[in-house]
Amino acid sequence: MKLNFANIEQEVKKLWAVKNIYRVENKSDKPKYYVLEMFPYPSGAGLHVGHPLGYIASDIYARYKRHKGFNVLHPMGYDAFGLPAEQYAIETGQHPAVTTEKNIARYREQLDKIGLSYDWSREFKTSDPKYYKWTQWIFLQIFNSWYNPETNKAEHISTLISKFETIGCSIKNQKSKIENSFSAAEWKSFSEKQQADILMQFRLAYLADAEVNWCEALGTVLANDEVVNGVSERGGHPVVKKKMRQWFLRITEYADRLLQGLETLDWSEPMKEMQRNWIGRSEGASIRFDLTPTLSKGEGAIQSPSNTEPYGYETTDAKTFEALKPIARELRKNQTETEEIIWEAVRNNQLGFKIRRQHAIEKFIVDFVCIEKKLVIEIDGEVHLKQKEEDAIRTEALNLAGFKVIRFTNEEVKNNLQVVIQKIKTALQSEATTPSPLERGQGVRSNEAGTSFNLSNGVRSVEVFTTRPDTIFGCSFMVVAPENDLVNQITTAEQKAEIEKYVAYVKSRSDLERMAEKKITGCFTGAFALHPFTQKPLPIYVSEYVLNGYGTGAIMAVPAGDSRDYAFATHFEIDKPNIFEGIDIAEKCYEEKTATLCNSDFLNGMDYKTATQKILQEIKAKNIGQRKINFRMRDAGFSRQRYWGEPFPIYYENGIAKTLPENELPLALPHVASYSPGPEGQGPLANIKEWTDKNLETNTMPGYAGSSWYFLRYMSPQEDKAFVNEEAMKYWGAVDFYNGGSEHAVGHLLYSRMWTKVLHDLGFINFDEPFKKMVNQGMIQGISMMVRNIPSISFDGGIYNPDSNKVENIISVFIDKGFLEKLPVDDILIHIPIDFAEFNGGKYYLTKEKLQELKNTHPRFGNVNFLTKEICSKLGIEAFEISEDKVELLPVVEKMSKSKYNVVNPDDMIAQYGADTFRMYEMFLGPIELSKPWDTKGIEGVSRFLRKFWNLFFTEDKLTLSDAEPTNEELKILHQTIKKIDADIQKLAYNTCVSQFMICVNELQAMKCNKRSILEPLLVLLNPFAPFITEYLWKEIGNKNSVIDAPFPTHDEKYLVENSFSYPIAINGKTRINMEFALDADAKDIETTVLADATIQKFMEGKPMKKFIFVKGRMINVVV
RNA sequence: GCCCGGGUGGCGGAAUUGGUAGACGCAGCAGACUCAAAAUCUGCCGUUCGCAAGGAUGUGCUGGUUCGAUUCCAGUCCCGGGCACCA
Repeated sequence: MKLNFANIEQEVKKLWAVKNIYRVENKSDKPKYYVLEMFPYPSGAGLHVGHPLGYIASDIYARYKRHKGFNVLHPMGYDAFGLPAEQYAIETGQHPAVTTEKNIARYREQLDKIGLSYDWSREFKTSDPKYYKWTQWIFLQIFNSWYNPETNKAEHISTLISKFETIGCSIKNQKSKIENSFSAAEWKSFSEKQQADILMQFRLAYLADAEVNWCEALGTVLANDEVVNGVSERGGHPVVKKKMRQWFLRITEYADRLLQGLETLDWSEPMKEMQRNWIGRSEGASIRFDLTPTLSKGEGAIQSPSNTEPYGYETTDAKTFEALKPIARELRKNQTETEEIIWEAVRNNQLGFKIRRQHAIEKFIVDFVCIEKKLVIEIDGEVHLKQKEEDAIRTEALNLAGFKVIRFTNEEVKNNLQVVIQKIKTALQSEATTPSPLERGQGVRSNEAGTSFNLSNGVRSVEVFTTRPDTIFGCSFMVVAPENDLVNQITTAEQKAEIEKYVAYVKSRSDLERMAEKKITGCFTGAFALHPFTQKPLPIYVSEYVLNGYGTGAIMAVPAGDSRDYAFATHFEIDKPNIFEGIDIAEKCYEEKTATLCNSDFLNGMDYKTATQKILQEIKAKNIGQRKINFRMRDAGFSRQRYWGEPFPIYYENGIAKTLPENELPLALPHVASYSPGPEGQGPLANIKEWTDKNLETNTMPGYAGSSWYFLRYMSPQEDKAFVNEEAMKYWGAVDFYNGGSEHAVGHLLYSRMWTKVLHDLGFINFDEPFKKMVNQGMIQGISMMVRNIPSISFDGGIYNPDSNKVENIISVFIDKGFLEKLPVDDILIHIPIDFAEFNGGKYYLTKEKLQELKNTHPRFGNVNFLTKEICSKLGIEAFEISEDKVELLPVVEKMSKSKYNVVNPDDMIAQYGADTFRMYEMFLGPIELSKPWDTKGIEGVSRFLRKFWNLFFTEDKLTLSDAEPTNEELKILHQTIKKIDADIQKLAYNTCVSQFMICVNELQAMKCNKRSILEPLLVLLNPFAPFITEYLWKEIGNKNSVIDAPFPTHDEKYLVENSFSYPIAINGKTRINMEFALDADAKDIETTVLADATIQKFMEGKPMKKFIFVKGRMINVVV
């Protein structure tokens, strides 16, 4: 009978459906096993052949585990919120819910064809309100928690509040993010807003300012993906960094636990390594370097009376403040009409910054001030001369105190409030800021993090983080990150212009560009700091190689011990003091930790360890720093100014973020008329009146919100009382086997680990790592066909005519490589659809016929032609031999994507070859963890294999199985195969499994084996790979149950024993001949026999034998 | 730039982790069957010298360790992924 896979698939699918074979119960006598693969984002392009790679791999494992007697949970769902659906909505006006639904239906249809053993009754999508109700609910739990450093876990915020109510808050004892300690009594005296602001500094989900990609022209925030070369992908408009109020998850509190937790996980070492590097724990010290007196003017800092901390944000001294307080209060009650207008427009962080009114600064009470931005806003009354003079003095004094002053008249405010607010906004954005916790580097453990300074006295010192405090005597300069606020404050008048130029240059560059920059760039600020031990002045530079988000955003540069510092010092001709005994640093620096220190005062003669201990003691004693653990990881931004995501169950009341009651969840996404951004660049929700009337949060959650906990939902997808049913959670526990692309190695995995830990800390689940075993699949890449095109004769342009110096004729020209040198232009490579390429003699071509077809079917290529003699002459190039029939294409291996026209659809493969062949071929391509290009050509081999396998069961059109006793040879190949398949499935080496199946079937075919005792176990072995054909044959040969419930065969070594081995015999490592010896033969006898052999004698060329190497069962080597 | 992974025939890859490099498959070549084609089967198939027997050479590149290196070490080049708002 001929193998008809289409019929078989039909029939087997029916059988599966009738018996509901993949339905999994939440209880069983069998041990549980949870297999999960990263669920897909349902894109409009449908699945391509790369997606199923991981699904098939997991499916094989899930089926294998089931054969091995486990109750296997193997679910699938959709990560359905995301940017592409929204972009599509913007372009076409179709609601993302509609397109997503359509895409999901298509995905499901495609997935169903592959024969995956999913329990589809557990399917869900993250964009379903029934699902995101619980995403919102979990967010509320995170919002309502803080990280208690004493218990080292998350706790409900109420435990923090009761602490404040009973003992207050001491920054010495707490890992506090706030500037000042307060007593219990003070806490109780704070307003609701003040209390809320303080609690916000502790919540695991909190609001803070962060920079976003802002595109003024589009009036919207752009994802990194949408920014190309500094301009928006859509339209090519400029993109700048802009601060916005955003939600964050305080994942940094979990840094240590995320790091330690890795040790307990069965993940590949590179994966763990990537996470370790992302978390980036480093031990070192924070050290304060005082600035030279010329800058701080020696005025000294105001100290808080209770401790040695400076008053971070105090704007005047205590005495003056007390004196001015009643006046300020009075003034607030009696605001002028104009002041009232402004106040209404700026209060409650409306402009993204806290603005205070009638506030004491130095000896003045100013109308409005943004302390954070050091900006004073004054409203001028009637203008007369005396007033003008007074205002000038006031402005100067405020300027001296470090404040910028902007003034508006009553008329301006009344007549054109918009303009006034815009001016304030501009001023707020351009002015210096005090570092927010974010800018200071969230990973910083100590409350003394950040560059410290005092408002009324200017900057006092620069604080650095270093991992090598032992090298401090090698420090010859300092570097501050360009975006660090310190820059504005310490730069001298002479250097101001140059620094501004440099900072502007850096701002125009993306982070990636900055990081990838090889060239050394930087600029001197004019300021100097004092070396804390030698008192030598150290010049302070600004350079892009110092990142503001890491450590304190400032470093002590040690050229002798750090390559970037070394390169910088060389470039700017800065002194490079050598501090390593016996090491020459004339050519390059020394980054190892093994040298002895010299030229280092009290550290001389010490090694790394001793010196580090010593210097830490010294800086502690001098009170200029301390040991510190720093993390590279930052808190996770959790807001998106988008529509298609989970709405936050948050509303605002008097500027305080408040939670919606649980019974109002889910807060459903409302329908919107358009997907354009809100008036201030907020998400589209800001355009809905009913939404803003309720003061609901207008941001939505990011893509990873839903995927951070989805693995829990599969356990009890219908549960409506909780995010997961407790019993189900206890039964299934953590995922045993998780599979997904390595491109998710950090982001998704870290966030879901964090969520799991939070849920665990709060007592909702009884495990704190989500994925016990993690497997990364490589990508299936596409082969793209690139054609060379000349840009000066481009799609949108025309032919450049040197005579008229104009571009004429709209035409595009594809050329061959050979013409390149002859043409006075550069080419660019353009993708053309892969199905238009013709393969001939090892090369790919685009023929004239195919070009015509391309032009007809793809309007984008409508104007394309091959280079002709005519065009050459128009370009003023001498005509040369041109083939006007075809051009050579350049095959390039890259990501499969619609825009690259290189997508291969699994449906086509399955229609042509069948699902089993498709599954096996995907596995046959190579190890799953490696990326490899898809090439349909090889699929024939697997297809042939399955036909051969099928034919073992049939003679002519009849199923003919024999019940005869198997021969030893037959048993041997069967048991070899069982052994290999069992071992290789566990190793996930599926490609070698397929090879072994082929070897096995080739041998059985040669033996003409049709014995049930051989073929029946083979059906079970092959089932995980080819579920359709095996299920069908299993039934055909008379079994009642599904093959999936048959136990996995076990191999018996007795069929595999060999008693002799053909040894390769090498002379000096070069294999010359093979000789057969019994495996139990005596080594001495073998040696005698080998040496007596004529061929061996010939190759030994009469030289005496030095050594005889005999490895039993492997090889023999004669050394002469 | 930094972190992770990978470079083996024309192509995908294998090699029991230091022991016969190229299993298995694709493509190619030759043959059988056939009126013919498809399908199927058999043989050959890294490069190079040689009619052959056989020899030399060969796992990105340069060195090192070893009786022996695709495998271990040092350096270097190239490709892929990630770098915090694509998913």
